[in-house]
Amino acid sequence: MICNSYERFFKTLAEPAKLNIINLLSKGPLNVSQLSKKLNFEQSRASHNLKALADRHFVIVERKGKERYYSLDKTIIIPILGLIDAHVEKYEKHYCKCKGIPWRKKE
Amino acid sequence: MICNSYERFFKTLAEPAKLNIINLLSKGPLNVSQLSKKLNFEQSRASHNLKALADRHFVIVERKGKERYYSLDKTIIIPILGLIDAHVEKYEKHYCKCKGIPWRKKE
DNA sequence: AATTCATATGATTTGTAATTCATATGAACG
DNA sequence: CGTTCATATGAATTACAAATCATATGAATT
Repeated sequence: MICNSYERFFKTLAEPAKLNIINLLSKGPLNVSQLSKKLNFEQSRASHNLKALADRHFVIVERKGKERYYSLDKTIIIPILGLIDAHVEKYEKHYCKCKGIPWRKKE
Repeated sequence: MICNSYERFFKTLAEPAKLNIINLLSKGPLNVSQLSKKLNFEQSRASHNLKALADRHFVIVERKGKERYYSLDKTIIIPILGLIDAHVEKYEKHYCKCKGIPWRKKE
């Protein structure tokens, strides 16, 4: 009945592994091995997660020889997280005091 | 490491049941029984889901006698879904042709 | 073309979260 | 104050998605 695009969209982001990948890629593109190493992820775990993110167009793949470099499509992620930041700050700032989210521009 | 506010936020929305509730409440406030009946939800299922939505401040509760009326906090949901609509339309319009999402303003 | 390196894929296992079932709370009303 | 109606809560079950493990693909290199 309801369009399941929303479900797919949210489900893809509702997980620490993928959020950590997004966080890491916000600093620059990486190939699968680099990313696996940095996050201590099994190779296939990284692959599966990256595929899911790519399917929803949250990340972009670029082949370079045997390697595949993944980079963040910031046009969707940044605005979304911005809205959430505002919402969370409005209601949860008293018990969620984490700072230094890299992609969040402090003004 | 990463702030888990995002995870909680997305996880709460990454489910058909809750998205259907949001869709329904976008048309106006309802109490638990009304909502259960409309969505063919077990009473406790509705309760549990509504509680989760209320915990994240996606819905607002108001008591009226024995009943509790839930309404949608549109200030966060509408902009978020707007961003997703744009993203989905950009990349998925060829295979997701659902129309008439009630809260989406067509211009 | 055989080998190695980088990544993807598929099936099974595992972990987690939603639903259900049973029960508790709590307001209204006789 | 006992009963009924509306909702909430907690524990057990169930369902589903992520991680793992084994294997496949595919490009570079000799």
